[in-house]
Amino acid sequence: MASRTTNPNFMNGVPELLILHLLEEREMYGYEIVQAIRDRSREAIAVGEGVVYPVLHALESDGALKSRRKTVQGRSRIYYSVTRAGSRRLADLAENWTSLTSAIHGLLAGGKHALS
Amino acid sequence: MASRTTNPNFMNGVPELLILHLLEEREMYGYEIVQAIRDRSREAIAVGEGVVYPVLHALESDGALKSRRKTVQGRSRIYYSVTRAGSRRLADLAENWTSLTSAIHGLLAGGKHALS
DNA sequence: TTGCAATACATTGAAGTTCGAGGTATGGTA
DNA sequence: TACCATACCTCGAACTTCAATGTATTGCAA
Repeated sequence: MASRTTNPNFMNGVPELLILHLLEEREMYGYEIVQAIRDRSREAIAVGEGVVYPVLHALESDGALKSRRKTVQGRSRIYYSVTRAGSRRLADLAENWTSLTSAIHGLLAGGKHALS
Repeated sequence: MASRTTNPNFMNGVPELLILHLLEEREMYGYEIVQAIRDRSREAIAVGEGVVYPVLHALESDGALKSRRKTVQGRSRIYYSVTRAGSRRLADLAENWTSLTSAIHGLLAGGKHALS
């Protein structure tokens, strides 16, 4: 039922949320995003390239991101930035994330009854 | 890339965590769990029977739960309770959940740099 | 100059989850 | 007699993440 070695579940939709968040801060390219997530989370979260690139492509074809190619020191990079639609999407995701996690937190904490 | 109508992603592993948590509090049966989650989260989280029963079965065959059949008012119910192994599993899951969500929260909040 | 690590992109198949719909059966109530 | 709530269960579809693998270039060290 479970056997992941790295992030033991709980990761559904998280990469999309984090990527959108990072890109709203500033333009970045795929490889950079992979490391930014590792670094800023102090290794707590590790999202591989096999996750990042597909998300990037999907987000772009959805119109949430736009890209431009740029060559830096002989390295060809594809920089992504958030579109207006992407911003809205991020806002939605962030809100969902917040309300879901707080609901779960409530369930885990308030052992007995719940209610307001 | 996303299209779920109910819980918009972010649900990976959560049902298992919640079920284990509820059952540690007290013995419950499947149908009851479905409603307990709905009720205690004030509709914020809705986990269908199609999710709960398979998780229950998997958890039991993993030795994390044990069950006993009981008939109440002509209704046949299967009550589940947490084994020692299930308790450990819950502790692990809860810890992972906490550290992951706090890492994500940190990423989302601390816009610029991170570090201690 | 040869070799290796890092940079940078990308794809594939495997595995695991959730989700909704559908199915069976009984009890109580209108 | 209907119908809804209770109570169990399974199936296929859809979506994700993950690790492995592949290409190509740069830069550094042996």
